[in-house]
Amino acid sequence: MVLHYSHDRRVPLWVQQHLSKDILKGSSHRDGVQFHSDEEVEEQWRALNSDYKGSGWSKGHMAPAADNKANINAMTESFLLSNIVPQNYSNNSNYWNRLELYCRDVAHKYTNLWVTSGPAFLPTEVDGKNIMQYEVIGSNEVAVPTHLYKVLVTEDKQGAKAMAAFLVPNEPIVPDQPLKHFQVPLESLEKIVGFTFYDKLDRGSTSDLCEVDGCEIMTDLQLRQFVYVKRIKRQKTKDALDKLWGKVKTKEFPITKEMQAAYDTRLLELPSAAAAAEGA
DNA sequence: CTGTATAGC
DNA sequence: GCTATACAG
Repeated sequence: MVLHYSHDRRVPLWVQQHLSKDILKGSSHRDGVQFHSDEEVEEQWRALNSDYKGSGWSKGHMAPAADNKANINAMTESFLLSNIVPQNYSNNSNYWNRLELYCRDVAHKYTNLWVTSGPAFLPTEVDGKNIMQYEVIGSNEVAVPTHLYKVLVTEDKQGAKAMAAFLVPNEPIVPDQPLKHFQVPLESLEKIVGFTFYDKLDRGSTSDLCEVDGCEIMTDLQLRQFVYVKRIKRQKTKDALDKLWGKVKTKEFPITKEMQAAYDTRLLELPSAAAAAEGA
């Protein structure tokens, strides 16, 4: 992860990562890792946890935690507030989450993937005038971006490149809005953010990732099912597992193979209450 | 996966 | 402040 910090807004300007199948392997988990201020940033420009607390905005990773499971140092680094922007809670946990999952999917399909993520600030129209306005939170006045962007560059095993840029409003997104809806020309994004991406990339010979790949992110339903798999795997007691499984069955969606497998596996891993009592 | 809040030392 | 736990999209 490499980032450029925006000292005036107390958020990154851009955060760049290189992803591959190998990099995404690993078992370091975000549990126990906390968001923390970046002490490499001079104190006067540093964002603190207290700035976000009670602000109504969530802490949104630019380089996602789940891209940094290779080792605990990378995981911990991703929780630096210099990698974080104030993000709408629903946007963060749903649509943006699915975009990040899509990136990992792309990383598995290609030899290399480079992702650049960051906040964007767009003017709003007020009384016929375009006004640049954005909320700032906490005593350090951390800027709340109006939008978030991601630029993806892929490389296949022949060395062929493809690219796509996405600009997503920092607000709840209609669940099944296609990702292509948020695709923008790279030059348009550059005009907004004020710098260029991937100077050395030959854009003439780079294809549109969404034409090559389709840019199909998982559906809202698939995300919910995916989340339940994670939740099942995290249960600490058989009672809790059964309670959760009971809830899952009342949901209005089909139980996937992955959900069933996660439940079966976890059931065997966890000692029953009776066995625990016997052991004691 | 993405996050939040609270209790207790 | 830190850690563990519970909760929700």
